This record gives sequence, structure tokens and C-alpha cells, in this order.
Amino acid sequence: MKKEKISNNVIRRLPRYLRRLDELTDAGVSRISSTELGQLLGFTPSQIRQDFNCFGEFGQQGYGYNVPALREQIAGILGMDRGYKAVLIGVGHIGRALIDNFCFSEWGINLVQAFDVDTDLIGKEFSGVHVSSVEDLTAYLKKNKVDIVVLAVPRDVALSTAEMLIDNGVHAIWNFTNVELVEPDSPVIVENVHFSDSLLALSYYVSDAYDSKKLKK
Amino acid sequence: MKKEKISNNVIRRLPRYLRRLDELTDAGVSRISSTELGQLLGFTPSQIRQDFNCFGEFGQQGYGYNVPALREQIAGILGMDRGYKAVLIGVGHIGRALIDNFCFSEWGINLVQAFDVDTDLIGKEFSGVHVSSVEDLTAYLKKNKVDIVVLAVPRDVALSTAEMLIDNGVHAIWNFTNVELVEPDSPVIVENVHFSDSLLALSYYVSDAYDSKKLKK
DNA sequence: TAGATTGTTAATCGATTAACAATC
DNA sequence: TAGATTGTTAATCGATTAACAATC
Repeated sequence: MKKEKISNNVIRRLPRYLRRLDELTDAGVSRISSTELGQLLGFTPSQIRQDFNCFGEFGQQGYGYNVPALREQIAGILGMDRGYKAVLIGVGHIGRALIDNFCFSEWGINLVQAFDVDTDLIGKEFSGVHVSSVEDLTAYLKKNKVDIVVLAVPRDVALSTAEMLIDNGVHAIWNFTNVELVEPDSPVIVENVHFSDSLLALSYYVSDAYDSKKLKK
Repeated sequence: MKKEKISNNVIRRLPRYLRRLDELTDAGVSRISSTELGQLLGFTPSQIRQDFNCFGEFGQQGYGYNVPALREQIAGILGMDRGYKAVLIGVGHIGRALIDNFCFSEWGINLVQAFDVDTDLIGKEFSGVHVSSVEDLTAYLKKNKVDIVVLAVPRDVALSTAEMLIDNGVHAIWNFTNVELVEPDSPVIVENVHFSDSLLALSYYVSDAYDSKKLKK
């Protein structure tokens, strides 16, 4: 695997490749060219070949790419085969949605435990995931290696919870709180799922379409 | 407001400006320079001035930017003052999380109704949002102008539901299904909240940090 | 071998950063 | 007026696209 700095744009495209390749595998397609894959994704063939070449030579001249093999390469690049352990903090609606409806294992992640403050939830189990008290979290983090913390707590405790986590050695947070958790230059890896940012971008594109008369009324 | 094509990168930064400006307003800060705002966001002052200049002249030489005024300008660009109406389809965990915990009105969006197939849910009301039967959806869309449909149905009905929506004149979808709803060149505006893409990007960054010894073990 | 398609270098395009004149 | 900071043009940097030799 080559090792120059991979651009953020490339990284964000990798999961999209992966999903398409999964679909193609399911559909029984075993071989694809950069041109065909590009048509499916709306990318140019050049871009696809450049993207893959960041990591190695996955294709074969005159043939194209082997779909399952390429899929495994990308899964490996994304770390899906590393068995990362995740814990969830905050078993509200979003937390429950993630536990019950989001298949962590499909993406190579092992959701091993959940934590909440609500005594009605503590001790319960959802989809095989046990809920413990957040009071036990510090001790848990000392004993167990956790690669990713999924943060789904209410807004008003988001920052204090994040600080506590970082103080206890957490270095990667999947953030659903809609709150900025760290300073721009923090070494902690925070992946934000900011619903509001997404909705506002959509609102802009809708406005733009109305204004340019692409949409009526 | 100027009207060349605004780049996607700029649009994605606007909600981040907005959130910071809200924080600054709450903190009673009424004036800020591009340098100071840049430090808060991790952007260069040049980038900030360039971004704003896509839309007009919001600052004042020698002074900087008026925080509340700038905030209103950006809110306007994002369409927050247009009173867009949204309906939600799928009142599962994610749907409930959105209804109960996500404040649509804070972002200028009016969530007027929800739809589901579950007869236990139909007729109920959550946080002031009434749940109707999806069977009534087509009729509803005919009678009422809906700007945005929030799609939070299970994966296996995602595509068929989207097709039905588009057939009934829906032109903007906020997509929580983790499924690709339209072809690359579709005129329908789809804003994806793909949890898996986000998690896989995080997984990559974690892997990269481990490999480059920025994180141990 | 001929055809196809990659891997990779070169060209282009766009986005970010720097610089500075305008001006509050 | 002097100092500060914008708005905007110019320079740089990086990402995308095009081209083509390598090769299966």
C-alpha cells in the first residue's frame, strides 16, 4: 500500500465505491471497468483510476477490475477487517436507532456495550447490546481497549462528556450531538454527523433550485 | 446577492459559520474579524472573506463583521427564512429521534406531519407532530405543498418509497436510509445522511492514525 | 496478434492562499 | 489622520481530467 498523504476527497469516495461494489457482488457481477463503474457513480474513469492508484494496483490492463477482489481491497483500506471495538454513550432515540437498525458488524465494527444515565435503561439489553451506567464508564475505559466511542448524548452534556472521554484516553469519537466537540487543531479524531449542517445544505440547494426556476413555486 | 455558481465546498461551510455565529451571539460578541473567526473555525481569513464575497459585501473595512447581521445574511442564503414545509416518512427510532430531539424550527424548517405504516403509530402525535397512514400520503402530497421529504423508512422499502415520492412530485429528499435513491444525473435533490459512509471514513482515519503510530496499539 | 483497459504522466481546471489597494 | 481590516485581484496549490504508453 502506497503511503503518501491521501486527500480527504478520496477517503470520502471510498465508502461509496464499497457500497456499489457490494451491490455489484450481490448482482453477480464479477468484473467491471473504470468506465462502467464511473457511470454508476457519476465519476470519470480517470478519477476512479487515480483514486485506486493512491493505494496500489488493483486492476488488470485489458480486463478491468475484479469486483470481489476490489471490494476486499477497499474494505481493507477502510479498516473494516481490523475488528475495531466501539461503545455507545446515550441510549436515547438516536442511540436506539443505531443499536437496533444500524448494522455495525456489516461495516466491520464491533459494538460491544452501551452506557446511559437512565436507571430504567441500565441493565437492559437491546439487540444484544448491554446498557451499563455511565458511572462505570471510566473504569470500563481503563480495563478495555475501545477504538471508537459513539456519542449520542443530549446537546447540553455533549461537551462535558467529550472532555471526560478524552481525559480517559479516547481518541476517536463518532459524534451525533450536533455540537462541535474539539478545537480545530485537536489530535482527537472526531467524525461529525451534524444533522443540522446536512439539512441546511439541503435547504440551500432547494432555495437555489426555486430561485433559478428549476423548481416551480 | 451575486449569482455565479457557488461551489459545493462553500455551501458545506455555511452551516458551520452559522453555528459559530450563533454561539458568538449567545456569548454577546457583536463584532468579529475574519482572522478571529478563522481561528475559531480553523479556516484562513482569506478563505472566509472569499466565501462571504460569493454572496455580497457583509463586512466593513477597518471594522470587521457585525456578528448578528452576518448571521442573518447567512441564514438567508441557506433559506432558513423561507418557511419550508417538511414531512417525515417512517416513525421508527430515527424518525422519533428527529421528531423529538431534532429542532427543525431552529433551522427554519416546519415539520408539519409524519407518516408510517404501523397502525399502532397512526393517529398518534409526537412532540406536536401528527402521524398519518402512508396510504394517505399521495392524497396529502396532491393537496399540500411540501418542500422537503425526510425519508427514514427501513432500507428494503427505501427505493420503492423514493420512487413513489418522485412520481408524486417530490423534488427534495433528506435521506436517512443509507441507500442510494437516484441516478447520478437525477434532477431530484437528495441530501444523504449515510451513517455507514461516515463510520467508514472514521474507521479509515483511526486505521491511518494507528499505522502512522500517532495512536498506540 | 489485436483489442481493451489499466497505471501513470501531463494538462487543465478549480479552490485556497497571499497580497494589497480601497476605505471605514 | 493613522490603524485596521475588508473586498478583490493575483499567485499558488491541489484535485480532476485527458492522454497515452504499458500490458494483459
